[in-house]
Amino acid sequence: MNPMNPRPRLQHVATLAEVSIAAASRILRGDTAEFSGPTCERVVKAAKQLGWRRNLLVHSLQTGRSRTVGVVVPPYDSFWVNLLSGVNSRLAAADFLPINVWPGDAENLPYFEAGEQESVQLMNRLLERWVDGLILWPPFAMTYHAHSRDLTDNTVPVVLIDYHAEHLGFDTVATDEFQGAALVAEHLLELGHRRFAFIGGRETAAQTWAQERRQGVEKAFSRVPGVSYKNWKLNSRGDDGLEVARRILRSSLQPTAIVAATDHQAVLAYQAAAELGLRIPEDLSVTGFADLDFAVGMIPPLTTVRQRAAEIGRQAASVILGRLDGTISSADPVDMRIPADLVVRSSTAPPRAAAASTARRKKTAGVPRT
Amino acid sequence: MNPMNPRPRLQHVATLAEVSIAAASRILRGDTAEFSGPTCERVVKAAKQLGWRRNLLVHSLQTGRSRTVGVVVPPYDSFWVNLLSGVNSRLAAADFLPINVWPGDAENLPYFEAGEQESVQLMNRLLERWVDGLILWPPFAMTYHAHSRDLTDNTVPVVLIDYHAEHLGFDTVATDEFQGAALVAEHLLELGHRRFAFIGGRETAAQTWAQERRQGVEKAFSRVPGVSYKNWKLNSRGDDGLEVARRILRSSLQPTAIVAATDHQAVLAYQAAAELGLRIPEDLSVTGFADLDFAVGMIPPLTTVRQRAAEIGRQAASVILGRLDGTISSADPVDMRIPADLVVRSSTAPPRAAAASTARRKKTAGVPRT
DNA sequence: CTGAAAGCGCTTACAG
DNA sequence: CTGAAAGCGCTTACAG
Repeated sequence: MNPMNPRPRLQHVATLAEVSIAAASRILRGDTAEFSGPTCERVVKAAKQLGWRRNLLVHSLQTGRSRTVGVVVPPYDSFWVNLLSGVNSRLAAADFLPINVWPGDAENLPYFEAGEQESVQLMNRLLERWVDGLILWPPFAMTYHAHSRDLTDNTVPVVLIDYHAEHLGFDTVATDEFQGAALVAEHLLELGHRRFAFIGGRETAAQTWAQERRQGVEKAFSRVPGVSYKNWKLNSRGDDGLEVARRILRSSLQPTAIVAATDHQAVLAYQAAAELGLRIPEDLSVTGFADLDFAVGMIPPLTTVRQRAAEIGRQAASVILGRLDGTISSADPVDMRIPADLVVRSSTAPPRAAAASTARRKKTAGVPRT
Repeated sequence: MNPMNPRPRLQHVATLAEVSIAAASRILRGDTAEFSGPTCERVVKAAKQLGWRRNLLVHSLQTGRSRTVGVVVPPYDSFWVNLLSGVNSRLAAADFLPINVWPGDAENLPYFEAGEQESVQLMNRLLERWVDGLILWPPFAMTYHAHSRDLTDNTVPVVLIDYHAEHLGFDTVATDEFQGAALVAEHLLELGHRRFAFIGGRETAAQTWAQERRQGVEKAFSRVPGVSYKNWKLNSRGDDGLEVARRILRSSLQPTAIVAATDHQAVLAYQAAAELGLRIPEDLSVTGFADLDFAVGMIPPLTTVRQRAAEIGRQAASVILGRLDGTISSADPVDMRIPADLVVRSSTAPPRAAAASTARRKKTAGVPRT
């Protein structure tokens, strides 16, 4: 491999086509009307021959826009990956490019508590590149928020994903967690379940989604008489999920259904159930939340709530773009909620006791009353 | 939210501090020695007060380097995500930033056959930003390669991930597939297995890893007498994996172990086994390849080969950096192979018949011959 | 100790 | 129809 060849300059093109730089510039940008046909041809041909392409850095310097958006969002699981996909495709359609980075080292994903130093450095690096907007993962935004005026000085539009906090004053796009949680709750109630365990996240300050899912479930349950319900949380490191799942199954509540705050925790419920010899869904129903890539491959395939990840990403990008071109100009932060969809697979079924009674009821209902 | 505030200019800082732009520039870059203490203080204070920060776009224009690397790699699963993590952290350490984009729409990950149009557009967008290097996913590189001289003109260093093809002339970093494959093969042989099925990918032109893993396994098997082995491939769309897994288990070969080319296919083997009432590992051993995030959560946890994803990413970034600073200057393309590690979990055990005989053998060996 | 001047690569009013 | 000139935001030899 030779030493790198230099990229061709407009100067070279102009010289080769025997015109001024200015002429070459205008012709290559499409202002061909003012020039003679042969001149245009010569320039276009020269550019092609040299492999010249426009230099967007120059354009950025001239317009003050880099056409670039900083996306500080770790691709933690398939929800986030699909979300990033949505961000990217919407940005690309507007001829913007994402710069996707995240704090934390390579071996240590997820990295919930970003070091302050590292966060500040990351953000500086982005801002030095004159990103035109910022899409942020809440824990990162919160860490950084305390350490710099950059986010509050309003030089750059900021959108937070999956987080609701009015006090920060940022635009927000998130799943409608309440609605999604109601979906699973009602599905299980309809199947006849009445004794539930909710296995939640840690509900840290940045995890408003965990609270909201729990509250959504609780609200649905509270409407139905005779429901027993208990909420279990993980420890502060979030690493005792399997132990918690075991405790749930051994508890005096004897839940017939476990509602997991995420698919990740549903996996733990499956494991604990397997250890105790409980079959899913015959002995225990389990639901997830997110519909991560592995959910459909679980045995049995997991009933869960699908978040519209790509749509959330697209909307987040749209909000940035809207702030940039003035389409969105409200003084109040945007608070966008995207609905979620129930995906019924094979991890839910009527509870043992109810199965018989449901069948009985159905039979009765099916018998003509005459 | 107010209309966006403009970013402060060096001009503003200089005016506020009552010095020339040139002086402000030098002081803020650290050339403080030449200036009086009070002058420096005034400038630094003014910059801080206005929230000024350097404009890297200018730096790029002046040096011809954007300190940016185009990373055209979809975060398809956790292997790729970890790889991207490695790329990012290595780039960040050198004060570079990744621009990670991929062809295909948001709803359609993975996107194996990128449309030509889209690929060319993506690459143009990157090159217009003057990326200093390119890390490419093989299918994308191959699609694009046919349509543009940009990759062969050698204006920008290119590294391919997980792909081996001398004819393209690009630097390559990949898992040592042969070595990794040998690891699982030998593990299963040691357990006493002799009848194997390999469920592979589609082995398209871009999937050299699928071929290499199969060859690695075959080589290990061929050394041991009495081994039966058969290779199954998926259809061209790669969507009949479950059906293939069923066929394997019903086949006359009656394999005691299934070697999957990736963890994804191991999941299908689990499903097929569950359908047929075969227990893992009692009735059937299964191995994966990659150690994706869900492997440890499978029931039972999957024995697999862990690819050093982050390390591959780091090395890929290092090769780009090396080409840029001249540390790497060989005319021949770099071909780096990163070893993989066997992770023994619970999906592998001695085959039923062999279990007894292995035990017997061991006992015999343990009895002193005297 | 500090400023005026040229320049990175290109675009765009402004002259001719 | 086409070119010379100023300018985007900053840096860096070069003068003083």
